[in-house]
Formats: sequence, structure tokens, C-alpha cells
Amino acid sequence: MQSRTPASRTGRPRSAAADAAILAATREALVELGWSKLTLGDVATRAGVAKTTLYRRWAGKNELVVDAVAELFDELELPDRGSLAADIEGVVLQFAAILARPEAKSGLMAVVAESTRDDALRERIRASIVERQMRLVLEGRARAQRRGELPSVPDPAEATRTGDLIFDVVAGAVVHRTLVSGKPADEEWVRSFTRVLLLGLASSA
Amino acid sequence: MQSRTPASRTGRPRSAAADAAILAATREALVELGWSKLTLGDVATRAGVAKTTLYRRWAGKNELVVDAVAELFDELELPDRGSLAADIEGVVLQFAAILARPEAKSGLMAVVAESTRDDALRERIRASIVERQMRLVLEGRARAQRRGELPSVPDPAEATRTGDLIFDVVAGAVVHRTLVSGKPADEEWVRSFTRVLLLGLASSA
DNA sequence: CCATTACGCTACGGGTCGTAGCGAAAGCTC
DNA sequence: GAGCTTTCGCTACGACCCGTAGCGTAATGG
Repeated sequence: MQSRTPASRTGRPRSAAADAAILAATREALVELGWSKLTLGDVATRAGVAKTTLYRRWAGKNELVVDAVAELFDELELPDRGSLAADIEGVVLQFAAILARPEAKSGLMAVVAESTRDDALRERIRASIVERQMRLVLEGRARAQRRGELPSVPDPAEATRTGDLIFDVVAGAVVHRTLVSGKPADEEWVRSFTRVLLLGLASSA
Repeated sequence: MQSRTPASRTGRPRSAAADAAILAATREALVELGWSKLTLGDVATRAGVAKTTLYRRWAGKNELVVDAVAELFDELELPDRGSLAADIEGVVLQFAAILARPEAKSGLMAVVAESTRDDALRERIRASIVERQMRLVLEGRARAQRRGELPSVPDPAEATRTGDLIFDVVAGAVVHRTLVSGKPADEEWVRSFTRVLLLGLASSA
């Protein structure tokens, strides 16, 4: 996270319980108040810590919410469901379930918006949230290539570009469906999406 | 926009020039300051109007930015380029060019984030921004069906679902590429994306 | 026991918010 | 032009949140 305890060994250690309490309080405040009305003073009160303690660990609202939201994505997994289509449907449904939670809705888009003017924040989001999702895409793709469902790409640069493309299409579609269109990415939608992704528009009814 | 002059005909009319100046000042402030540091007092000063004038027309920052950003999407068009693939590439490049502008980056995601807790704001975004994009998708699809490039869907409900799906995939992918991955949706990317969208993952190298 | 760091608490200047109140300006109707 | 109505610019205000400084205390390790 944000912990920096590399060389310093002396002195009173930071309370790990306080970290957990603050992040939980942040998610609670996101649900009740939303991003714009969330204040660090309120979060500190909810967590039972002093405001100064909070400022010693996080630079501001942006960094705090990134860490609080990032924990929601810990549960993402990619079990082998036997086929590429089933793998995609499974992971997309998991992703959609996380995005449907109010603390994710309120917080994620807000910090992404802020990250357009803050490179350090963008990198923090990439490392703690996006990177994990990306790994799943690459793993699912490699699995499908072993099954023979997807052609293998010899050129590494080309492989990276294709991986990035797939990731933006999958994540972008789910995010847009959930947050912009405001409709649930339920099983029916995910089936239709997977069909289009695999077979293309022309093949889908 | 927000003008309400249905029954009231008497008294001093609202200055249309002030509206334009305020919206332009809002975009200017979005570029220079970004969403979070943009204040209504500053916008009023930039526009050369009193802060109270601004509050008479817009309920708050959210509504103001929605209207300011919405004007950016006025230029979206869908000229007939002869094939579905060419039509998609053309409109996606236009969309990407708008999203690449700093006033769109900073503002759009922020108001979408706020809209997760404000239904009126969500509807405002839908009506003034999303609706226009959706129209292009439907028009391009109808055109492709006339050309025989896409199968026609007799069931109206199914047609709506498919239209919504295509829209979320296209818009979501471009938005995610631009704002989350932070990479440009340039011609090369758009070509690859169009290929995947039309032919599916299996057919793309 | 002592150095070091974290903690809780209080207090503060600075900034923004959104509104109220005022006189002046700009239209329309007669 | 007289009179009515609404908008406009301006000033001022209490309320809130920010981020930090200072202090005494608590919890470690040497």
C-alpha cells in the first residue's frame, strides 16, 4: 500500500489496525456520502483515529480512495471453466459484481477522472487496480491459445498491443454498461457480449 | 439547455452572451485547473459575470460542467464512407479526438462519477451527451443492414438490446483506452479495434 | 532508561460554498 | 415615455472543509 518501513526499525510502529479501519471507513463513507461529499475529517472520525494520523499515511483524498477501492478487486479470480467463452463470462460477471457495488461506483470513476491531471495517481491506479485485471486477461488469453481457441502471436510487440486492446474492450464495455448506461451487466448481457467479442458483429443475431 | 422561458415573457431577458461566456469559461477552467480545483467563483470571474448570475442558471458545478462538455460533442457526424468498417473507424476517430481534449478528459469522467448518486444528473448526461452518440450507432447499424453487412433483427426488443450492447462496447472501449489506459486511440488502434468488433477475437491475429 | 517514532487532541489561517440584500439596467406593455 | 418585471453586478455573510503546527502521551527497540 502506502506503508514505508524499509530502513526505519526504531520507534513506535504504525498501527496496522488503523490502516484497516481507515480503509473500511472510507468505503463506508463512499457508500453513504459519495465521492464529492466525502471528507477526510469524517473518515477519521468513522475510523476512530485522529485526522492527523490519516494525513501521515495518505497524501490526500485521491490516494486514500484508490487504496480503499483497490481492496475490492482482490477477490477477482480466473478459474478454468473449460472454454474461452466460459472463462470470459465468468470473469466479466465477477468484474461486474464489483462495479455494481456503490463504493466502487462512486469512487472508481472519480479517481480515474482525477488521474487525468495527476500522473502519480494514474500510476497508483494502474499498479493497484488495473494491473490485476490485466493479468487475468493475459492469463485467459494464454489459456485459450493453449486450447487452440485463439491464434498465437509470435511478435511480442504485436502480442502486447492485442492484449491491451482486448483489455480495453472488455473492461471498457463493462464499465460503460454499468456506470454510463446505468444498466446491470447481468448474465444475459454478458452472454451477448461474449458472443460479439468472440465472433464479431456480423455473426451475432 | 437550462433556459426556462416558456410562460414568462415580461422583464429583462437573460443574456444569451452570458451563457456562452460562462460555458466557454468553464471549459477554459477545466483545461487549466481540472475538475477538482475548478470553482464557480473563478468561472464567474473568467466569464466576466457575477457569481450570483451563474447560480441563477445552474444548480451547481455538476450541471454546469455537463452543459459545457456537451457542446464538445456537437461536431460528431457519421458521413457515409461506403462500408461498415470505414464508418466505424471514422466515427470512433472523431469520438477519440474529442475525448483526447483536456476539458473533456477532466470533466466527463467526473460528472459521470457524480451521476452514480444523482439520477437527475444521470438523465441530464444521457439527454445531452450520450443520446447523440447512441443515435450515431443506430444510424450506422441501419446503414450497414441496408448494405447487407449486418443481419436485420425483426424483434424490436432484441434490436434495442443489441444496439445498447454495441454502443457500450464501442464507447466503452474508446473511453477506457483514452482515460484509464491513458494511451491514444490513434488510427492503428482504431483499425485493430474495428477488426475485432466486426470479426471477433478468433479471426484477429 | 532513553531515543525515536506514532498517536490523539486542539487550534488556526485560508479558501470555497451558497445565499441574502441592494441599487441599477434592460426589456415589454400600454 | 411611464411603469412594471426580471436580470444583473456587487458586497457581505455564516458555514464548512482543508491541511498543518504544536503539544503531551503512548509504544516500540537498543
